[in-house]
Amino acid sequence: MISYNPSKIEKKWQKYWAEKNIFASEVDKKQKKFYVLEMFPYPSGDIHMGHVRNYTLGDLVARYKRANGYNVLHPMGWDSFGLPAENAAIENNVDPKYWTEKNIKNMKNQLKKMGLSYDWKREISTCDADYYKHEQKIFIDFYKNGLAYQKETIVNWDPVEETVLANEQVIDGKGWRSDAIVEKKRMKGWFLKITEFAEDLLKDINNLKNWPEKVKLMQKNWIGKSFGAHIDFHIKEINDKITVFSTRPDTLFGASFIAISPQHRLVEKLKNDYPEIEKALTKLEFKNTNEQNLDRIEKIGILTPLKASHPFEKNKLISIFIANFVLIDYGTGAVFGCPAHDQRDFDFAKKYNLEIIEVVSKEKNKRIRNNLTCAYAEDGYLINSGFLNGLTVNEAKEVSIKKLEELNLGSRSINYRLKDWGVSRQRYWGCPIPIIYCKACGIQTVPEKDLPVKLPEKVDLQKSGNPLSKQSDWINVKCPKCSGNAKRETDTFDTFFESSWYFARFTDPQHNDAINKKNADYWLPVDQYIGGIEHAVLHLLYSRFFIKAMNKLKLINLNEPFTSLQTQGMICHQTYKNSNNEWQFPKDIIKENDKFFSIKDKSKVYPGRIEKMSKSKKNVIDPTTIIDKFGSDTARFFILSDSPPQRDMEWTDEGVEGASRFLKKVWQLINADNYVNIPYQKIRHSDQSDFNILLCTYKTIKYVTQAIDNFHFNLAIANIRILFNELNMYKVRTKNNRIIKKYCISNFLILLNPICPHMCEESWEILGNQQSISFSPWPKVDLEYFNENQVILPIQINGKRRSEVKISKSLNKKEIEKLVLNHQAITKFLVQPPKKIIYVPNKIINIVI
RNA sequence: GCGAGCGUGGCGGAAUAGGUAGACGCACUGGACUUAAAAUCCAGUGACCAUAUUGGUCGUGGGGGUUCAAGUCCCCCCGCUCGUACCA
Repeated sequence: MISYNPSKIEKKWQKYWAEKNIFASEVDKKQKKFYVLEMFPYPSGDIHMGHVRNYTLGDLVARYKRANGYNVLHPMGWDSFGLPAENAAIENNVDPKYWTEKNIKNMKNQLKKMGLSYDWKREISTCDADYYKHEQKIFIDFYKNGLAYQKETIVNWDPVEETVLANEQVIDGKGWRSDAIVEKKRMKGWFLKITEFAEDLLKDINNLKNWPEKVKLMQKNWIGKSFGAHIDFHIKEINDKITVFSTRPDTLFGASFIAISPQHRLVEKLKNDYPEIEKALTKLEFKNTNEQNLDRIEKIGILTPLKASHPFEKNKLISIFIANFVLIDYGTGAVFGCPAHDQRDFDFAKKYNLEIIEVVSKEKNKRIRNNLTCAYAEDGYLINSGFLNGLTVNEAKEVSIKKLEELNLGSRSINYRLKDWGVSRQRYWGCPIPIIYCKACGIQTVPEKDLPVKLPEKVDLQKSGNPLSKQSDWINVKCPKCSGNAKRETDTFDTFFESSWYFARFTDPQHNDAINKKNADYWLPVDQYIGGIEHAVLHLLYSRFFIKAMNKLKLINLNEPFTSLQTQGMICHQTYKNSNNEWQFPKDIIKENDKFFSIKDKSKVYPGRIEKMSKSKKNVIDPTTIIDKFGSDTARFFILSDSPPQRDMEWTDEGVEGASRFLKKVWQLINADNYVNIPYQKIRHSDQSDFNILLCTYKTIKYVTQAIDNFHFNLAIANIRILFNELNMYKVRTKNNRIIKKYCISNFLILLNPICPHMCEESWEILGNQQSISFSPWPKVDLEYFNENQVILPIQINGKRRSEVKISKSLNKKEIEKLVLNHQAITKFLVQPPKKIIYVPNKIINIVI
């Protein structure tokens, strides 16, 4: 028998699929479509295990849906703009374009070795001008329709990357890539009006039935809708006002101070008028930026000499503080403090010795307790609040808002935490923003005929700051309107811009416009999207926004891009350290008698925690090495077999070897007999053994189908293994036995094919089939086999299983009771007559004594 | 702090709608083959007791409850993981 040689058969079938274009797909309105997409990678150089998991999941779905008669779209491309290319350029003095293209070539080869069923003719790379010219056009459309605008704001500045970050890219006060503490800086930049869709983005989350609850919740929290009121506090001395946003207008009578953010508009004025404030403020801002990552910074306020009038009590004046805990980004950058009913305000009041007025009481008409030890934030009835007294919190909210509106001192309002998306980046390796600044004509968009605005080549990246701003030959252009001297915008887009619409471009990547509506209408939305949870808000929210915006501009006819979303868990591996506490690569370690040693110098190595694979901890396994050694089918099988996709999984040598062992055994099963001249035919069983193997086959078809539909691929594999074990034990004595065995093996292969396609193609051929297994329809169950007339009935005494009995389904309750009560293992328990007998037909019987 | 999720053998994990807990695999143990090892094959494998069975007790983080019956439902508690963080 020829031994299983994965590298040979995998090359053979990869070549076959490519040459025959098996996985190319075209619009075909007669066929039902299925669009499966995995998040496309950044071409960093090599694929890692996370990619292997992601793309194996997608490939399984694609092949499964194909077998189920769908016209499947399964494309792949490259998210190829981004900072690593620039960093590599600086470090190794290579052109980012060259570096990126080389990486793409390499990673594409690696992906091809995995045997993924992509339609490679649809491949796109976002750094190609052919791709980003459409993006520039989309931006211009956004701009012309008021969905993109320029403004000066306080931005998140990453001092290491020397660029602006979106709020979403700031994690724990640090840059999401650089880990540097983010600074606040005033800058001009381009923004997309995502807030215009805040309500739609929030509301439509409810339609995303097949998204993980967790992701939906994260998006809801990110959008952060809250109901309340804008309230004006007038400052007579300077004839100005402070507008605050509050969700608790009912507690207005308990207001004892106003706090504004250090970045608030009024602060500039105060700084000029009162030097001592400016002085105090430098200290405050120091705290604000540098210690933000410490647990909770101390709440500090600077008392200003100004006083504001209370909207309901004309004679009451309220102190105004500049406080470090008030966020300029949220609401109006100003709040009123009600210490009795907000813990933060309470702490602040205690510190600065401010009045604490209780205005909500738990019980109706209850008097004040006076000695609050903490704020009371729960429901209750209003007290000490003039016209609001006696009302519930909710009633008081309504009444106070109405009153504010009457007095023209405020209004009902809804606030969102979501801010407009700042897309300007001071980087070279990104899509140029198609804008021209003319002294005479102002901001001009680049005319469509001049698109794309291509990135200049041979740029010096060694200098710090924005590289494009130093390219004078590129910057200087003629104004499209007056033909006078003008300058290009030197910022490039945030790279999330590219990934916000690539899935739509895949539907016709060569089309002259960004979107071929005819194709998009057929293929979109993406039926199954698969990727990492880390994109729960960033990429997934931006993409939803893009689709809604493009829909509004009639560029696309779609409301939500992704019907079903699955997020995969991380891949973990044991960590190792040597005696110098240095991380060690698993590939450099050998295990002897449960102890670990370095392969190089035999020194002792100590195993550490099982952690998420990361380059820094060196606990990585190179997929290419695994594929070269065991074959892609083994890697695919193992990565699916151990854990459900959503959960983290541990990569172990033993696991891979177990997978490899299984495939070798399948190979032996296929090659142990010659089935070429046996018909692939469904025939009836003639004895119990035939019946059992057919029943097992049909059960497996049923369970594997269910498991794949529910994204429980580990269960699919468990069931496939059960069928395999049965097939291995099935004895062939007659010609009919062999026909049955071939039939069952064939179905087994079709079930295994989405997981291990190369081995299944080869086996399929060995069985004597002329056509690729990729064209074999998913098998169907024969329900007749599920109508067994006998069933094993467990017998319980007082809920405890004591025995079981084989019964015929045709027996009635009386007959079964009689049978069970006379069962020899049961009679000994029946010292007294049973009190009660519960019989669940064909499932269980419980005797209560 | 808030929000979400999870907790089942030595390990990864199964268990439709409350109905035989531990499927499938990994690891381990014993046996066969071998001069030997590896590989492979066969058998066993939740814990404890036992007259060693085809017997029994316990057992799904802990405690209580509902039910004929609870991993699954309800209440309280503990632990872990993830997300988020002054959101007014």
